[in-house]
Parts: sequence; structure tokens; C-alpha cells
Amino acid sequence: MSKNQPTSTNDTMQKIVALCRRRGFIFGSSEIYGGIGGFWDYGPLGVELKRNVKEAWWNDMVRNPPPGPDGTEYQMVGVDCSIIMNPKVWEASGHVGGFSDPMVDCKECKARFRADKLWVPMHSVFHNVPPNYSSWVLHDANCAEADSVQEAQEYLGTDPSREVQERSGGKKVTLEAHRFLDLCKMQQQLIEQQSSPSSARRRSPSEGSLNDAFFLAHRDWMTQLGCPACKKRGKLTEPREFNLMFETFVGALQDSTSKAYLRPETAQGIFANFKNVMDSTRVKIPFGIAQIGKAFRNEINPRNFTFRSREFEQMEIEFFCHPDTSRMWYEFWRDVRIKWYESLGIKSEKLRPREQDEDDLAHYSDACTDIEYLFPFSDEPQELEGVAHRGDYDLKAHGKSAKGKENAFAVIDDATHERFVPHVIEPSAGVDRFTLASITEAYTYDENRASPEFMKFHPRLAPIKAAVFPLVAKDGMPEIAEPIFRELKKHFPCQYDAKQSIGKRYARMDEAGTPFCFTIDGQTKDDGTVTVRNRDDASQIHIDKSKCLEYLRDQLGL
RNA sequence: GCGGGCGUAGCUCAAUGGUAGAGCAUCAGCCUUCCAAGCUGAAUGUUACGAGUUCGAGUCUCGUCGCCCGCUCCA
Repeated sequence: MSKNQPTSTNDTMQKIVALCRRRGFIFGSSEIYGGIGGFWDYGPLGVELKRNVKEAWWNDMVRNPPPGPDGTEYQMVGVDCSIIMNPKVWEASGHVGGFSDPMVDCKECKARFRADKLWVPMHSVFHNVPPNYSSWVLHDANCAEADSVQEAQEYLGTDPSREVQERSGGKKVTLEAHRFLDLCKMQQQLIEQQSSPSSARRRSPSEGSLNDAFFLAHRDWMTQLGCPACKKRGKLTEPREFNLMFETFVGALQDSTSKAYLRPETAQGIFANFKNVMDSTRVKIPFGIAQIGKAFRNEINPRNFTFRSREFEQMEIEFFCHPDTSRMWYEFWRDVRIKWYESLGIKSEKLRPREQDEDDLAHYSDACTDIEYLFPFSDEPQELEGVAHRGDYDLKAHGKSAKGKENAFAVIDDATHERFVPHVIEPSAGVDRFTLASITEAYTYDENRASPEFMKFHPRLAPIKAAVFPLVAKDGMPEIAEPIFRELKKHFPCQYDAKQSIGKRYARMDEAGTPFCFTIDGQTKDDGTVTVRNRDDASQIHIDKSKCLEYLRDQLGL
């Protein structure tokens, strides 16, 4: 094994990051000023790659979507919505209230916890919790074991003035019972009034649904809880809000009335335009609205190269269908999306659809599948895309918030005259995540090659499709090569290079992931053939110099 | 956000508190008839940033920023 060969997953990731930077795929943003965490720039090769990702998606999902289940016809249309929207959008969607993580720190051991995780555990000692509690109460590892009254008391503190005896289902619980019951009731209300489809999409109903009123009511009490890490009491700070939305101001005046947000997801722009699209395009259920665009989340701790960035791009479809067919469409899109990744060179063994447990789902949601990919930086597959069954939640939420009626955005079936609010299936993919996946998937190390590192991009994604080289820059070879290059570049992104040794030029193309190189050599003048060099196995064949474009089209399948 | 580690040329790294260097990569020229070859030359730095100690700081001290690792977090 060569000493430069990657030896660990982390080593591989470092080499990939280095190659991305060296060859102009991805740079850290604002590097000349020391950089800024969570923001990335795409260089000359990276922007071609990322455009190819987006164009493949737009072409395959919007302009030429696959036939539906049982050959069902459906329409797909696109939109491109503004990044900044009326803040009411984010109130209706639940992001303003719910798109934040209230956190507490332990002053003793410096550990940090989500505030809601501290009190959820305590409910596990009650058996009169609502049935749907049982599953998510055990969500927290600390509490899964907290089945004894004593352990519950650990959390509550032992101040006698706080203790109240509560008999419940034969179990005698000694703690501040009325507070406890308040919590139970409040939490039940929060679940029933759950108004945050997005925040609830991947969180259990108990999490992230806390609002200011809750903290105002229980602020003092919560700081008395024991720290789950070091078990010391009274060391926790008050819960603090960590809102993940970027704020800005519209207009010159910077006050609360001008506050606005950079969108944390592109989906809401589609919902907000649902009626506009319906009224202007003659689409009929079932149909989809697609959008590619930037979104912003002020992540606490961006990591793993571009995987978790603060500014990122999404490719989202909101597919509207009749409630009776929603399950079918959900399964359809889940399968379509997995196949799409495979069609672009992602090996199926590195892809994993992970269906969320029914217990984890929000109460209005029928299903959600994360399509995950095994990146080199992790032992566990990480989310590339979420295919969510959102039910009629979003349209009803906006209908109620904007028009005062839940069914304001209902549609009418012409045949049956049935009036209904469509259900929504949402395949939501991360452009940067798949771009990164295509990079890590393409990265190949073969110590037997003169240039061991090369990028085995799928032809559709390769930033440069071909290069044209004169073997040496004399003997009339450049004069033959240049016209071939000029012809090819009309149809494909191509490069011409006559400098330095042929091996070095091949190596550079290997790192850029260029599938084919056409080399004009001495034989070209004799019999009119050029050498085609294949990136993946460095093999060579001869074809007539007039057939380069035809050969490329054939091989690339484009 | 916490703890630990690290910041010198594009990359990998040198330089006892005393003139900031090498290899690779890049560029130019020559050479070269298929895989990062060779020769000659060139360019490349406010040593992350900012203070302090010192006659003198890449080197010692402090702060800031960034990156990496581990926690934490990831609607």
C-alpha cells in the first residue's frame, strides 16, 4: 500500500476535500478573510457539476417525469419563488414558533441539552399519560430507564416544599404533582394544536414544539431539574432560544415590523403559490410543482464539508393528489427517487431508504422515508433526501392562516363533484448533498495508475465530457486537433491542452473526471484515426477523426 | 456551544529568539511520439489576524478568527 493511499474514512474525506480545492470544485467561502463557517463556493469545475445535478433533476422530474403508477398521467410544473417572503408564511408553517431549539446548559459539567428533553422523561413514570405518549416518552435514553419514582425524583429535586404525593394507577409518586399534571396537559395541548408541519416532520411530537408561553410558565421550575449528565441539581441555565432562521430587515427601518427571514426551506413558496399555479396553468390533480432554490439555516455546528451548510440549495417537489391515492403516490415517489440516484451512478449498496417508524411520525403524517447515502465521513448513512407524506396539513394551515378557512385551497373533482383539500407528497432533495455524494462516489484511488486519484463521474454529471490533445505540439498535430476541439465544444463542455507531457494531461483530466480524451498522434496523419483514451481503465482504441462527436454521443448516452 | 489539537508559498513540510527556504504543483522556453519523464528559467509570503515582551519574534505571552478531532446539535 502506497503511503499516499487513503487508509481511513477520515483520510479519504481529507483527500477528497483537498482534491476539490486543488482542482476547483469547492472552496471555502471568503477564504481570503479567514473564511466563514458553513458557507462554500463552487469553483469552475464544481459549478459545472452542480449545474449538471440540477439539470438532470429538472429534466428527469419536471420536463420528462417517469410515468406514474399503472401508467397514470400527471403533470409537473416548476416555480422559482423569492427567498424572502411575508413573515406570516413562517408563522403559519410553524417555523417562527417551532423552528428553534430551546437549550439549557449545565453550569457544572458544561453539558448542553434540549430543554424539552429534560422534562419529557418525567412523564414516563406516569401510566395515565395518553396512549400516544408511550412511544415517544421513551425517546430519550436517560428516561427510558426512569421507570422508578426515585429516578423521577432525581430529576425533580428533593426540596420537601416541592413534594406532593400523587397516587396514580397504584403507583405512589412523590413529586410536585400539580406541576406535573400541568405539564402533561400542556403537552397534550401542544400535540393537539401542533401547528408546525416542518418542525414535526422529523421530530417526535414532543420535541421542538415548545413555545414561549411554556417557558414563561415553567422557567424557574426547569432550572431546578437535575442535570442528566452529572446529576447535579440547580446547575442548569434558563432555556435559551436558538432560532435556526436567518433574520433580516425589509426596507431601511430596522425594527420588529420590518423583520423578515431567509427561507429555511423552499417548500413554503410552493404552497403559497398553490392557487396561483392552479389558476394559471390548467393543471389537474394529480400534479406536482417543483422548485430548485437556495435555503438558509443558521446551523449551530456545520460539519462534514458541504454536507451541513448554513446556505444550501434544495430540489423539491410538492405533489398534490387525492387523499385516497396519496399512499400510492408516496410509494411511487420514494421508489422513483431511489432509482434516480442509482441512474446517476450511486451504488445501490450505499443507498438506504430509511422509513420512519410509525411512532416517530407526526400525528398527521402517514409516512416519511429518508433516502440515505453512506458518505466516507460517517459509519452511518446520512440523509440525501426526505420523501414525506405531508397529508393536507400545509394547504389547510395556509388556508386557515391566510384565508380564514381550512378548506380555502380545496379543489373540486369534475367527475365526482367531490370537494377536497389535496394531500401532498414531498420529495425534498439537497442539491449540495447529492453533489457531494457524486463527488465521494466518483473518487477512486488506484495505486497501479500513474495518477492514482481520479474521479469516476457518471457521464451526465462529469463537468468536462472530453479533452482533445495533440500528442506533441508539433508535426502538424495541433493543426489537426484544434478543429476537432472546436467542433466538439459546440455540443459538449470540452477542453484543449497541448502543453507538457501527455501523461500529465491525462492525469489532469482524471482528476477532473473527464470520461474521454481524444489524442492526435503520428498515426492520425497516416490513416486519419485518433486515439480515444478511457478514463476508467486507461484503455485506448482508435477511431476515425471524423467520428469523435458521434463516438462521444454514443458513449455518453447524451 | 464545550473540550483537545493545529494555523509558514496552491500542496507537503523546513528554519537554535538573529537574512523566511526545499520538494511537488503552477507558468515560460527547450526537449518529448501515449500515462504526473528530463533540462533551463520564472513567479509565488504583511509566517491566519491583532496586541504584548525583546535591540531583534515564524519562534515566547495574551486575545480574536478559522480548520481538524471528540462531545453536543442537526426542525
